[in-house]
Amino acid sequence: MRLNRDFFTRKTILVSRDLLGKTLVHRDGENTYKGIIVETEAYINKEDDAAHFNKGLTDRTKIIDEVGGHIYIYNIYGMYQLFNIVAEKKGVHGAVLIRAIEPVEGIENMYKNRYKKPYHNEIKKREIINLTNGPAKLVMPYGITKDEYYGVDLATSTDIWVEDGLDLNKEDIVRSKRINIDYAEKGKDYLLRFHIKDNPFVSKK
DNA sequence: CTGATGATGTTCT
DNA sequence: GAACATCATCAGA
Repeated sequence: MRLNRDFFTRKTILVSRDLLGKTLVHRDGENTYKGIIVETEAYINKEDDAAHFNKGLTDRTKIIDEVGGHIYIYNIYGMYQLFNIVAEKKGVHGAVLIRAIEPVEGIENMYKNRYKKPYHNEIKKREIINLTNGPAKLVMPYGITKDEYYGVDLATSTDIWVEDGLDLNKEDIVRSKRINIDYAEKGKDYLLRFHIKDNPFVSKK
């Protein structure tokens, strides 16, 4: 079942945790892409100096003011785009970074989108893992771009949404520090990263 | 397998 | 002009 507005308007940390095991679906014409979300990070509020919006919103981050469910995509390191989901009620700022996905459907097209070459019979296991095991990687096979999807609403869009996937037990969920935010003096030790235990598509141990 | 390094350009100061 | 929620590639073990 598709996740509705009520799912996304809860507290950012809960949205982040509960997105684990859910399925991100993208329909692009006749192609459908599905994958299980296996790793997320929460970016929360003024106290969290790792969050882009902790000193107020800018043109880049303005969508975070919207009601939970909207997509926040931004450019990083010149060449990559990262996919986030806005959480909380309108006017309350919080977002969840999707850090890794396990492909489920549309893998052949994902492969083409990511590597710019046709899917063939002797795919290395490493190439499949490498499709979606990082925050900048997963947007490429899904065919998601900032220009097309910044600000799109996952609760109402007809070509991108999140639906149920795996039912996880509490012990399947690992909570840890976020990745590559050492610049954040206060936030760097917050336990705001969640991932599925032992899943091969998680970006880092 | 591991760790180091360079690529690359938008955003913010 | 610096910083940056990263990745591909390469050298070494």
